[in-house]
Amino acid sequence: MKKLVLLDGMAIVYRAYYALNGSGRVNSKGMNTSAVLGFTTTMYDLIKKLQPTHFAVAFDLPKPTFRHEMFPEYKANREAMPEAIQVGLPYIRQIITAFNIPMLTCEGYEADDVIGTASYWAEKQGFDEVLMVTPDKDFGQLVTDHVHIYRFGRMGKPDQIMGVEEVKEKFDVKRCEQVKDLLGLWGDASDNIPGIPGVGEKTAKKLIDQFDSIENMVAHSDEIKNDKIRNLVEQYGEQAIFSKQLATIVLDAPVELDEQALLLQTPDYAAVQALFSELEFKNLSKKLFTDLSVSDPSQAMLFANAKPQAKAKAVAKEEAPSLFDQPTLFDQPVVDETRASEIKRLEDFAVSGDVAVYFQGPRVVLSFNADEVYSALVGDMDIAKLRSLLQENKGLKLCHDLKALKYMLRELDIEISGEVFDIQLAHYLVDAEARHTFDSISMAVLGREPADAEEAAASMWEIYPQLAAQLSSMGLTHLYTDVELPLVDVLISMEEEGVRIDVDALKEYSMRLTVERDALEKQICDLAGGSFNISSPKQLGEVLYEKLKVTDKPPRTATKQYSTAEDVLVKLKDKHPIIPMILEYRSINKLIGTYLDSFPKLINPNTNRLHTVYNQAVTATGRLSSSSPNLQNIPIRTERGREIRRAFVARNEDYVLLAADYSQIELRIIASLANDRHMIEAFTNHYDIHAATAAKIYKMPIEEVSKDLRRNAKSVNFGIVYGISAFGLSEQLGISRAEAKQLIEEYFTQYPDIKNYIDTNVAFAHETGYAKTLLGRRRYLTDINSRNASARSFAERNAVNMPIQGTSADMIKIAMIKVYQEFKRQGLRSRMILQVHDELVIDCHRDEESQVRAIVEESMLTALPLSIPIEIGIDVGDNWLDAH
DNA sequence: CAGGCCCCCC
DNA sequence: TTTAGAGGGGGCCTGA
Repeated sequence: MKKLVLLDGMAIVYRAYYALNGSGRVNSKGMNTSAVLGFTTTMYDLIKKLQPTHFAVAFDLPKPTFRHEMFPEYKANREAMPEAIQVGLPYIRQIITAFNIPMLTCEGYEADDVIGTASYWAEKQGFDEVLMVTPDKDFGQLVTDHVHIYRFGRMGKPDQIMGVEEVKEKFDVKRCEQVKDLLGLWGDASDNIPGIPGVGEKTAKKLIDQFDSIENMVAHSDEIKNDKIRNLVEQYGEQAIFSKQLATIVLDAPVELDEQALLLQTPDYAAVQALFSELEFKNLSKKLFTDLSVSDPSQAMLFANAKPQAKAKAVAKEEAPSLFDQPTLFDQPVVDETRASEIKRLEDFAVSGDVAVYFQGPRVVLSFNADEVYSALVGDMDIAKLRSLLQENKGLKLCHDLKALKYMLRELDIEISGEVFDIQLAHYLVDAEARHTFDSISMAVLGREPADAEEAAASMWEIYPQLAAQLSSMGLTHLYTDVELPLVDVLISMEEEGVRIDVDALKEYSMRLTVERDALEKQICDLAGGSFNISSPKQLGEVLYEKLKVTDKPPRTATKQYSTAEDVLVKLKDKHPIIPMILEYRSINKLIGTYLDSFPKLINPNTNRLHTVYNQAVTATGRLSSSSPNLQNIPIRTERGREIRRAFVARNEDYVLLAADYSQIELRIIASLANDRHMIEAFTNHYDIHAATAAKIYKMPIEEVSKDLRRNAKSVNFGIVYGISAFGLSEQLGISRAEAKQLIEEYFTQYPDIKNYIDTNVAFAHETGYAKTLLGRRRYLTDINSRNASARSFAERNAVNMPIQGTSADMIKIAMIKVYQEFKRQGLRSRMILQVHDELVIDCHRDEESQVRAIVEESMLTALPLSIPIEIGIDVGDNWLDAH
């Protein structure tokens, strides 16, 4: 049995890249690895699934092909290659080589021709089956009894092997080719290969009955009766014939083909492993390893031709979990002999000096320097000794995720003291967008991952000096020492306090809304003519655009699915009565699912309160985030949603909720950073800033600004903060792009300092590769100099937005620390419980209201010095809704 | 369990 | 030819 699989290399790379790129995979060296990972996974899965005896990948050579010479535009299209693919190609070649898989290339020809030629050759060589793996259905013309197409399943459908029958059924190959022949529609339209414009498919199908081929038709064009079509054929006929030549797959390219060379061999596992390790393909590494270490040796045969010794090794290695013949990083024993002997009893260590702490579940690892490690389960430890080491000992403590560590130590009644260095927080400042698990940080800083907790604790001694040096050289020590580190205790306090929820009110409201929702659901399904899951975008899309055909141009999402997003549906609101109902259903269902029904379940039975988790190392800009539950996205915009805030109540009748929020903080920050005299003037005079902006843009007295004009100005102000675009603004305001453009231009004329500030920020990012806040917090923008225009624009918008959003985040963090410390100093019973980016909520004792007001006001106003007056609004109420 | 989509907040 | 196109988050659902 001889079975050959032929991979269309570039097509698979592209397909894999686009499938994965949404995940934006970037390794610790900043390389976008989606193309390499996608390709490798695909190739690997194919080998596993198809179990071929022979295998080859076809690639184009960088040299020009005959098609390039015929048609320069073709070449240009081939050259417009995403950066991740360009960067990835050398790696892809190395991986293919490491797998011992031959690459087929042919000077002057493309991969398609190579595959065509190879498949034609293979059939003659008596191969039982040849599978051409390609997304391109043009290969239909090559399918024979033994040559088949392997197509990846789309939209959740399984992969498919297409033989003659399937190809005929799907593509009507002969017919299809003839129609295309006449249309001259070769290749993708994106390739800009011209055909005969104006000849539709129907016309072409009629013509095909009259002529057999395009050459025949062009030669006998005078036989075409319709004047218009005859003229078109005469005008564009040659061009279409030319296009056909461009797209015809060559079956006799001078490719060197040797049956022996195509035989699939055992990969060079060490080389594969080294590459995976370099690229940080951890899951793929594990997968390969799992596939080869199963207990059944017959299943360990990844490759049909794998040599017997590989099989034997796979079995022999069952205990030592590695499939690789040569020892690698991952093959190191968990704790080697020398290390084990160095692990002493905790009693053997002094209670003073520096110590690195690493928690892993119930296990605590202490490292006194890179060589001296102590490790034990918490239950087995001398807690008094641990306490003296971490609490009484004032030496330096290294850790990863201080907040989590403090929570764990609290269980043991230990309070960590002395200087503390949190590797996670430090790394967050050094590279906000990276992942901050210990393993990722270790990989980023040291280029390796710890094999176990012991090694992790020991390696902190190597990571610490590097991160500390980076903080210092990047000017981030102040942010680290005076902002992020002290914030840890503040967050712990807020999380621990939690917030009281009026569960009965939530349940009652939930019941009311559920009745409304169920009624809507019934109406919607009646209108749709059958029940379906309205919450499933997929099912909803089918109902709206296929069954009800509410529009003849169904909107699509980025992944070509039907879009049922809110803004899309709002535009289609009048097309069908079902649409407003769906919008209503969605909003009610969201309230029920995300808030009303989930909060009661999350209330801690011990405290009877709801405790969120604040994450300090997630956002790219420096903001906090909140989860389980997210208390930073409680509804406020709509009447119905806002009601939920009524259920957030003060601790008891002696307390009230006090909410303090910054007014227009981001605009104030941009005005201050830009030092824009007009905006400073508006803020100083306490004008309504959006009305003042409208007055500027539309050149009228501020008293005459209408609601609509104010709304427009408000949108522009927001747009400035986000990194404005004419399209975004036109969508937001429902005006034309030209009008939006005009508006923006006028804005920049009126606020030249803002324009200048934006330009300066973008230029700074281009030059340095990052954006920074007033306090120096950075965000690296890898795409800022990208050749890809949309990636670059994205980075440029970030260069504008991050300093504003990030400065605001720095500001409120400092305010939080001040509030917390002052509450503590004055021994108040009031507690800060929530932060929502520009708002702080305090569970405030009624007797302390005036002190609390003073502290909060002072803290928020003096957090950061701006060249603009800052304003805050403070309100109190029995619940969060009334506190606004 | 990841990814797609959606929607809530600032 | 037909997408997305203002920043930052999190949660729910689906389907592999």
